[in-house]
Order: sequence, then structure tokens, then C-alpha cells
Amino acid sequence: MCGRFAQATGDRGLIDAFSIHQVMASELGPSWNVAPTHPAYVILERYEDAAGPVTDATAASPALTRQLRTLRWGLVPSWAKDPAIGSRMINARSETVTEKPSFRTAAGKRRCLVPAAGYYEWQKLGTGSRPRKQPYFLHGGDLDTPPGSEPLLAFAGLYEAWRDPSLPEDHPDPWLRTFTVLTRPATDALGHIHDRSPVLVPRELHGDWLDPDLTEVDSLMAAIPEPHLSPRPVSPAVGNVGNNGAHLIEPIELDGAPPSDSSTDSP
DNA sequence: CCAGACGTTGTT
DNA sequence: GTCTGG
DNA sequence: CCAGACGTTGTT
DNA sequence: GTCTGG
Repeated sequence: MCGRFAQATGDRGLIDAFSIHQVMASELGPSWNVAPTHPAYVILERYEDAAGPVTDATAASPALTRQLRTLRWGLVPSWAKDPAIGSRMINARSETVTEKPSFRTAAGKRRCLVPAAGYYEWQKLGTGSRPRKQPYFLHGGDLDTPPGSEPLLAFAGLYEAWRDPSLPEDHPDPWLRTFTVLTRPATDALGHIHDRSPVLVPRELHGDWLDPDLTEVDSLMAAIPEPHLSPRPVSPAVGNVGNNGAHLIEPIELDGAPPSDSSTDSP
């Protein structure tokens, strides 16, 4: 699963890391608590008219352009009547994404990458009527990686554009652009915390994943290896979407256990 | 034909 | 938009 | 994902 | 319990 993540790398760093051609993003500060409906940076590839504004009469052929954009988390399908549906479209199962009406069009030609330092998951602990929820920060480093030095991850995502009918005909940009994060069954190593994990696209597959002309999504998906991630117990403060800051990914001591992972939960 | 759904997670 | 259920 | 609301009438 | 908002 992936219902909360950290995106701490700024536009400059992302331009370098993902070979961005064009920045079409509103600037975002770093966030260690990106929640559904929040804006986040994504990388996508589109055909852009190379032609200049008015004066260029010779229509240049459109060029495939890798862009950095700021999209809202929670995919709103183009046919949606109410954009609130996006809150429940934050993830898409990779196993069924090419079949589901809400996702399959985007899966074919609107794939994107979502850069992240890591993501959070909550482990349910305790037997009583008041089970505690312990959040973990999952990242691409090892157990000794200092907070803030985690390697940059790239979630597999899909994006859509929804025309907001409440905006006037002549509105300069009446489109709400949104994205979702694909999930897959978690490996055994992570399965004891949660049974789903985001799909992580390795660097050598970034080009294929973003290419809107590659429509063989299932073979693309099959080429993506299992993620290798480390869990780090963190403060429950991340639960409140109003909290933010680098302290949210700092390790904490678990009661009666060292800050490595262990299955201290109940049956 | 029209009407209504279209999703994931986790929990039991 | 497109599919399913009635 | 978690946190927080979940309602109406009428009055200040 | 379940839905909405973030």
C-alpha cells in the first residue's frame, strides 16, 4: 500500500535525477507528509508542439518531452462528476490496472513516475480494544542509512486530466491534473508490516515506463523487479496530515525493542 | 433500452 | 467514456 | 494512509 | 460504523 509518502528532493535535484527537459510545475517545498489530495511532483512524457506561439506558420512536428509537473494525488477519471472520487483513487492495483475502467486508459498512455524519499505504513499493534498503530518509514537505504540520505525512489504512477465544469469556457487552464500510485503484493521481507507495496521503477526502466507509445503495459510491469526497502519506526506524529518536517522520518525507539524491525504484534 | 457504477485498503 | 445489471 | 465528522432550526 | 477531507 502507499497512502502517505515523503518527497524531499527539490525541482533542481529532480531535473538532474530524471533528465527533465521541461519544467511545467508550480514550485513545491519539500514535504515529509504528502497525503491524498496534496500536490506533488511527478515526471511524465508528452508530445509538445515545438512550434512557437502565433507567428510560426510552419507547424513543427511535436516532440516527445520529459516534463516535471505538479499534480494532485488521487486520480480523478475524465468522466467523473465529482472530483472528490480522487480521494479513493490514490492507489491502483498493478494486477488489474489494465482492466479497470478508472485506470486502463491512463495505464496505456499516461504513465508517470513519482519521486519519493520513501513512504509510510502503519502496523497495527496490541490486543485490546484500543490497538495502537505504529508508523514505519520505508526507504531504499539500509538500516544504518542516516535520515535524509535515502536514495531517491520512483513510484510507478498514472495521471489524468479532469475538466472542471465549474470553470468558465475561457478559463486559461480549467484542467485538474491528478495521479495515482500503483501497488503490488509485498515481498515476505515487508509483508510482516503490510501485504502491499508500491511499484518501484528502477532507473533503467524509467524511459520505457514513461514512453506513451509503449502500450504493452503488462510486459512492462513484468520487467519490474521486487523492491528492496528497509523499515524505520517513526513517530506517530506523521498520522496527522497537518504535521510536517524532516523529524517525521527520524527513527524512534520502540517500547521494549531496538529500532530494528521485529514482529512484536499479536496474532 | 436506461441507470448506475467505475476503487483500494484492511478487518473479520 | 464504457461496461454491467436490470 | 489517518483524523475527524457524522445535523437542523433558529438565534446571537 | 462509515464517509469525507487532507
